Amino acid sequence: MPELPEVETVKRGLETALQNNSFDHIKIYRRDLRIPIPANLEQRLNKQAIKNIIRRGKYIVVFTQTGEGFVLHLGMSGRIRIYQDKLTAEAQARHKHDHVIFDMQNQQRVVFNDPRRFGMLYSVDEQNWEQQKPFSDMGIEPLGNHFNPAYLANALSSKKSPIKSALLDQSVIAGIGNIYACEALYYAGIDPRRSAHRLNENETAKLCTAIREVLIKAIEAGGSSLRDHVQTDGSLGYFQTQWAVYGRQHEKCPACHDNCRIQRITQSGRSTFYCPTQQQ
DNA sequence: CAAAGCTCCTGACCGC
DNA sequence: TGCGGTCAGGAGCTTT
Repeated sequence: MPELPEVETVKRGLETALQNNSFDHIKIYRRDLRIPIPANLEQRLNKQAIKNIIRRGKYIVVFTQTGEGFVLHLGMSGRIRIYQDKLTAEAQARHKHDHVIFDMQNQQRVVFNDPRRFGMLYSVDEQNWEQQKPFSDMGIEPLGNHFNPAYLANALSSKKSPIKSALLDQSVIAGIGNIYACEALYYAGIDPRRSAHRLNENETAKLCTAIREVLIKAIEAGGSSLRDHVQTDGSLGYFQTQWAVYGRQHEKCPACHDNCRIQRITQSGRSTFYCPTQQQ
């Protein structure tokens, strides 16, 4: 489940692989992802030199020197594998659900694999890209300089939905998904069922800090699974072993006493895990 | 306008 | 062992 930390990990891997590099040949095996891959994507990118790679929320955006670009979203099950030499047997092996292969001028190979096909790959122009959807509707970057308690309080002031659901809203904060919403609320000590606009100043400040800290820790753990090439088995790095509440129904939370158990409830059709004792 | 519900998809898992 | 049922969730669309 790629959320901001996983996408950031993939982005860093791509950056290492693609910097000072050009597309040599792009092969698309399957175009019917969540949005069809545009018919001329290969044509637009072919032989183009990479300029830069950006992460915005859960999206990765790649621009070439001529201002062509594409957006990559990993959806639920998207993975990127990178090989240093496309000629090795390992790199040549086709995996089930490999939809796109980018061969680079320096012999590297980048593979996009997505079993559930919830992912997206489509063209974007560099000019005004942030003013186009979905970026135009997107909230602030939680690890950016402008994310602070005042921003968060303002963004939540019009949200009467449960705070857990509000955190999943990409127009409030970009990049948080189900796992890190649960984790952040746990560390902030806030009950996920609370109405978002009812949080007080102190709680908003704690939540702001908790969001930053949990995302930073997860990126560090995700980064630890990187090797010389994006070991992007795409997984969550090692951070899943550090989840405090997510996926831990009936267990004790890290701060719990004997009679205390992590609960699982459903909010907006998604599982929420929380500790009734620690989160009020 | 906000919020809730539905849908897409396949693999993992469970019980029999 | 195989088979059917259930669950997982990001985001865009539809409905309320």
